[in-house]
Amino acid sequence: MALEHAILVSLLEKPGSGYELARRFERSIGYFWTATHQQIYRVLGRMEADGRLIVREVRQQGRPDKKEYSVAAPGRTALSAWLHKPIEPESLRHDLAVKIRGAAFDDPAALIREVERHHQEHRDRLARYLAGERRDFPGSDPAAPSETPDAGRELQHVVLRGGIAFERMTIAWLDDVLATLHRLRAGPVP
Amino acid sequence: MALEHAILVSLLEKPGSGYELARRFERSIGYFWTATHQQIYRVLGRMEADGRLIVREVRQQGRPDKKEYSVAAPGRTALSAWLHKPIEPESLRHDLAVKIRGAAFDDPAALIREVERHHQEHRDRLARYLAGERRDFPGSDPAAPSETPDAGRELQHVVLRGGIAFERMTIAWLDDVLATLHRLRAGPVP
DNA sequence: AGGGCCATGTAATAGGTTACATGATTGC
DNA sequence: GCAATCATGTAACCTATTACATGGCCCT
Repeated sequence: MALEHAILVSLLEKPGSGYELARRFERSIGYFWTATHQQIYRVLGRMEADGRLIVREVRQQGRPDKKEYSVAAPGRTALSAWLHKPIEPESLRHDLAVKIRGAAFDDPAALIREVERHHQEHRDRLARYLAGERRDFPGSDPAAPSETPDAGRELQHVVLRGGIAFERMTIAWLDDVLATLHRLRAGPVP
Repeated sequence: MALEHAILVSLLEKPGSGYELARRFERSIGYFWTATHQQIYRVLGRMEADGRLIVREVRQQGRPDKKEYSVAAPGRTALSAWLHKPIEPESLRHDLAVKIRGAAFDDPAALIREVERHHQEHRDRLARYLAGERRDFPGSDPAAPSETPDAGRELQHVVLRGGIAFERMTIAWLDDVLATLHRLRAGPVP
């Protein structure tokens, strides 16, 4: 169960409310983990009951009050223990690939629109990630981040580069898929 | 719920038992969907009760008897309906990325071994996929599969190419991660 | 007046993992 | 004799999704 750990990491980077966490899971954390607010609130409640988090009621003006969570000592210990325990390399779960193989038993051409939609969505994500990189990591290309090597920043950046690499790979693959679908439509006609 | 659809696709490609499906999910289907035998048996039972599959008891010699499942008309209809319904582009769930960001609050160098293990596993997977490609799709590189354009084969191949692209991308990213971790270890020493 | 954002949650259901359980055959 | 492969399943638990629910503020 890595949601718990993802929350610990995010709250260590910066304390925040359930709502704020949900937003982070839509943005920065979104390129390696997703979670909805319902799930986040439930897990936050449990983690607080377990003593891994502490809550602070924050009164706000012009906005609803919020509960700001931060990591307690047992939470840090739990994260550390998890970090030192090996995990299994994960496998993909890709619905679209199931559809592509399923198209052999239906009309492959009918899938073109769907694949184009996914293609567009991944291009959008890539654009967002690249914009985020320019914003948060400007001028770190020259391979010499000799200034102040901040471990947290470096690690955030390498994870972001992973998200970018994933989107680029996916876009290239979807190009391949589209070419294949078009070939199948054009091929059996002669 | 794509497991149901993945099972339909796999059984349309070739009827088989729960055990055989579990093996396929470890191999060919494994590069886009995973499932354990427990889950598969449960879903097969439900799908048969719903009339989407038909079972045939097959008596065997030297082996336990098996139940061979194949797709019934309602199953094909259900698959077709799903294929025509848009699905949301998926997001990653990558535990290792959570660990990498978490390492900022622990010892980044301690993660090197773990990342190396994942690196090795992905190289193994890539080797298996490439071997499968050479075995099942020989001589299809020359960009001219003009022979008999079998939609099923073409689609299986493009999905396999996706698995290969994913592993290659992951390996390259893990190289980047390892370089970053080493840099962080070497950097803050002077 | 209506839509969007901030902010929190509950309830029902579906999906997935882990552990337990059995038993025959084949090959070393 | 022991491990691996073939073959099937149950039970308990944990995780995730979907739908429902509320309510104030800000902007157009």
